[in-house]
Amino acid sequence: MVLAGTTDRRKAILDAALASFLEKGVPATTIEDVRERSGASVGSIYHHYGSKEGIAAALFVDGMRRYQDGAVEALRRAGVRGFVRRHVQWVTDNPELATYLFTRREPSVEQASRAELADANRAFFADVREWIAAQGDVQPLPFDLFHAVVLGPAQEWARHWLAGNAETSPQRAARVLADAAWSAVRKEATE
Amino acid sequence: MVLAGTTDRRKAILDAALASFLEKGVPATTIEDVRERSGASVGSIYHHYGSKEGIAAALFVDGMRRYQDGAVEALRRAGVRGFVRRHVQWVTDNPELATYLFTRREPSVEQASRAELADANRAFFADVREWIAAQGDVQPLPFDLFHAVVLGPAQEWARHWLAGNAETSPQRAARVLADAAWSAVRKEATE
Amino acid sequence: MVLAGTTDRRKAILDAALASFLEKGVPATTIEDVRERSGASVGSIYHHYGSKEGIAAALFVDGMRRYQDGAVEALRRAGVRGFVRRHVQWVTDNPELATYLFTRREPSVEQASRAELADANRAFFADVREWIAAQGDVQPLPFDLFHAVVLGPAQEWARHWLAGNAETSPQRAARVLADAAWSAVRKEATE
Amino acid sequence: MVLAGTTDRRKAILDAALASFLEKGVPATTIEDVRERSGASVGSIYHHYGSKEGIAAALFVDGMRRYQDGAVEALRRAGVRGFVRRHVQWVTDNPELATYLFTRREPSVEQASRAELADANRAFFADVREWIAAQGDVQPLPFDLFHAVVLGPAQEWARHWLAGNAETSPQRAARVLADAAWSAVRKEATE
DNA sequence: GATGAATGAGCATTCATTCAT
DNA sequence: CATGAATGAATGCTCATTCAT
Repeated sequence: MVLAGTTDRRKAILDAALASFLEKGVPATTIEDVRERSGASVGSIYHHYGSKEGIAAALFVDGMRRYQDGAVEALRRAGVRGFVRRHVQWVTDNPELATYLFTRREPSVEQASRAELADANRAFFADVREWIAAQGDVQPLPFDLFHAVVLGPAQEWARHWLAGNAETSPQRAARVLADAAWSAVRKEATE
Repeated sequence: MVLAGTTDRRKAILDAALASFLEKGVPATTIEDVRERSGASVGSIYHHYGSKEGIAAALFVDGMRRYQDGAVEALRRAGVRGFVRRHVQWVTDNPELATYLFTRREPSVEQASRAELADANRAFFADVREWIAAQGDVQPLPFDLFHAVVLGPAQEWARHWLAGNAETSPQRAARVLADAAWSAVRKEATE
Repeated sequence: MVLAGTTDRRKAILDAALASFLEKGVPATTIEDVRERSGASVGSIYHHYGSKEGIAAALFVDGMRRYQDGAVEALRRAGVRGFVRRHVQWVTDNPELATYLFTRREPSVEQASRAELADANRAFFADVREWIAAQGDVQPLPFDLFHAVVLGPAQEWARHWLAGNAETSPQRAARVLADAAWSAVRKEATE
Repeated sequence: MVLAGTTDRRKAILDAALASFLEKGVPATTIEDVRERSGASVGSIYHHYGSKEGIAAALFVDGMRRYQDGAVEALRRAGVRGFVRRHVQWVTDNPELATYLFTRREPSVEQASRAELADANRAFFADVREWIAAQGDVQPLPFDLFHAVVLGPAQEWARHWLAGNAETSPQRAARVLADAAWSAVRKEATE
């Protein structure tokens, strides 16, 4: 299985990079750090990813795809509350990737990934907007506000949790955060 | 006023550093960048702040103090809704500092500021907890959840707004976000 | 003709290398440059020429042989003037190779080619010296001076022409340069 | 004498660079080579010259200025023959600089120096053209041919001499080369 | 307090070359 | 003969920091 060999090498590089990015940040991570952790040679790292930015971007793109995969589905299947619960679930299931994506996001990395994520993001936003419009019991909020009131609480709590500062269990948090989101967007909930 | 001269120089350095930190990030900002923008010499910068980290920390400490100043007061005076409105207000009034404090927070900078902010943070948290306990109509949520449901939406929206991606005016946003926060923590709103 | 395939491949590599050597210089040319231009794989290039130096030397040796081929003949047939005219002709007929041989000569390349060119050079020098000695109307100058006064003007002009800085046509230049060479070496021409 | 200190440091760097450029060529010379020979730190080298190219260009500009200084004067004072004799003299007096300027000229270095030498070159060319036009006994050759027949022999011989391949003494060479130049440009010498 | 030349460790990246297929 | 992934030594350059003036 030749592909597997390649994939393993590439994966090892991404794993090593993620660990180091979280430990010291992207700019402070050196190629030498990645080499040491991954076991790949410097040349091989460059062969596969072209640059340090290239690794950071590949990680970001891959992570965002994995996050978005299933998010819209959760929204369709279980509404706003399901969307929030799935967010909490994903974050607690993938703490490292979530930290990289949501709490250490570097403008330069985002910039480098923009082109490659453009299509996926467009589709994601469109799906969410479409879902909102199709509901009868959800306020027709603009996307920025919808996103803020629905995922803001979960994001903020996730930051605490990922930093080790949460007092609450993910289970209870998911319930409270889902409630908060739902009460913020359901039609009757606003005075 | 001799002090004023000094203060101006110090302020010029902080301003220059903030601009560059936002433009390229703290690690990518060089002392040379700060020197160029501030007009101060390299030696002078070191005389006043000791290191690049020192500048970043001074900026963070100063910013957090200015943010916390008035926050508890708003909570006491106008409750959860006032707290949220004040947050939106402060962010839109101080977009650069807010970006630095809330959307580009670097672990290393936070770390370097921790000691100096410890007292202020302790006091801030205690004030908030105490306020919650004193209310009759507010759910006794743990601090992490209270913070998440109250400020999460505002924080998330602020990120959009600071990045230039908000569709909504701060005025309307403040109203909706305050509503969301309030409906999430008031006693009757949760099942 | 199986050989032809091989020859074409080898020629493609030399052509690609020459183009790049002229564009960026030998040291700045990478094997990757040659690979891209020639269409040959890295491995194939190494198979045929062993190293970058190997390509540069092969090109130099081949070029010098092609230059010397016919030079002595021109001298014998048409004397000093014919020798100079033939030089100008060859340079304007083979501008790229001439640039590589005469205006971008790298000591390291010359060094690497020395052994292989030793015989040819020895023969060339001997032929010229012998020709001089056999003439009655040519000053018996030492080789260095003979070479300098005969080919110096043509070489210098060729440099201008190859660099695109000549104002004069090759035809007129050939005439004037041949005159200059002849008046410098003929017996009566010196006071 | 503060200036002297700076000048010495700068001069040491140029001297070290020239030695290494001649020994291994500009591209093969490393900053480490220059550091080792000059005694300056890497940072200091960059402080003064900005880049390796910067050193090479400074050397080229400085050298050309020193060469051109006095050349036109020699032409005016002692005509074509004096011009040639002065060339030979300068080359044998400054063998290293002459090698760098005349036999190892790198296109990239020339390019980098072009702007700074533009004025000096313009003036030099204009002076020579003007001198030619003012003479009664000199053929009105275009600049490229004049340059080629006058300096070509001397240049070519200088290459031999600088490479250690000359059989002739500079004194005798100067005489023969000056004769060659003069017989090539004086009015009666051409048919 | 202010200045800016000097330092040198450290880093991203390149590239000639090898070799298993 | 051809291929191209892998290697890792080598290099140009940056930049935080120091310190003599």
